[in-house]
Amino acid sequence: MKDLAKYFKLLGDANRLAILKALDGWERSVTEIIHITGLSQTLVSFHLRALREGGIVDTERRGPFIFYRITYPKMMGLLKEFSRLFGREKYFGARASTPKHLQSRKVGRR
Amino acid sequence: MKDLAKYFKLLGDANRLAILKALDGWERSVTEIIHITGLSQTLVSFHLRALREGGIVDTERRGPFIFYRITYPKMMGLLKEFSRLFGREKYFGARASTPKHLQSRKVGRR
DNA sequence: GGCTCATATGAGTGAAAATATATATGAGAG
DNA sequence: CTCTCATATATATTTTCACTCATATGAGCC
Repeated sequence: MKDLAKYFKLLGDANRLAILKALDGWERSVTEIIHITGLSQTLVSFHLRALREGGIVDTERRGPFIFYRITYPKMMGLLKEFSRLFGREKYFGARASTPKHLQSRKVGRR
Repeated sequence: MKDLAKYFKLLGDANRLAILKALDGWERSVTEIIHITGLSQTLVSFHLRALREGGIVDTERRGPFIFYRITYPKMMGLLKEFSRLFGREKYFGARASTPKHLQSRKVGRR
C-alpha cells in the first residue's frame, strides 16, 4: 500500500501537477517548464527531482539541455479521468503549447 | 489545479488508502473500519474527517452507528487502474470482506 | 436521570514537505 | 581556459501533516 500512496503523494501538489501538465504529450527542457509554469528555477528543479526519483518522469540530456518526459504514457489519461470524476475537467482538458523559440519535442504516439 | 491536487493529497497516505480499500463496495461503520485496518479509533476518526471534508466519503447515521461510503462510485476503479499502471496491482486487487457480527452493507450496483 | 457503546473533537508534538537563498556543476562557444 | 547558459544541489526557514492523548458528544438502554 505504501508505495501506491507514494505516487499519489507526488501527484498531490499543485506545482507538480502544473509541471506534469506542461509535459503532457511533450518532451520539455527545464527552461521551458520554468516559463510555462511561471515557477522559479530552483522550485522547478526541486519538484523535477522528486518526480524523477519517484519514477514518474524520465530525463535525457541533449547538449546543454535536459529534457523531461512522463514515464508512464497512460498516466495523463488517468489524471484527466480523475479530473472529470471530481468535476475538475477544465484543469487537464487542454495541453500547453510551445513558444517557437523553445526546443521541446512532441512525444511520439505512445 | 489546486483543488485537483487536494484530492490526490488525500489519496497520498497509506492509512487513508487502507480505509478506502475497506470501503470498496461497502458501507461500513467506524468500528468495522477500525477492525479491518487495525488502526486506532482516533486515527481512523482523524482520517475519516479528512476524507469527509474533502468530499471523498459520505456518511449516514443509523442508530448509534455512522456508516461511511465512498462518494464517487467510479473512484476505486480508477485507483485500481493507477495501481496497475505503477505495477502495484496487488494492493487494490481484492476487497476486504466483512466479519458476520459486524453490520456493514454492500453498496448497490452504482 | 445515569450508564455504556460508538464516534468526534481539540490541543500539543514531532516529522516531513514546500519553498527560498546561495552556491555548484556541466556543456558549449570563443 | 574562461565566459555564459542550463540545470542541480546544499542548507536554512516556514508550513503542513500525521499522530497521540485527553476529553466530549450522541444514541440507546435500564
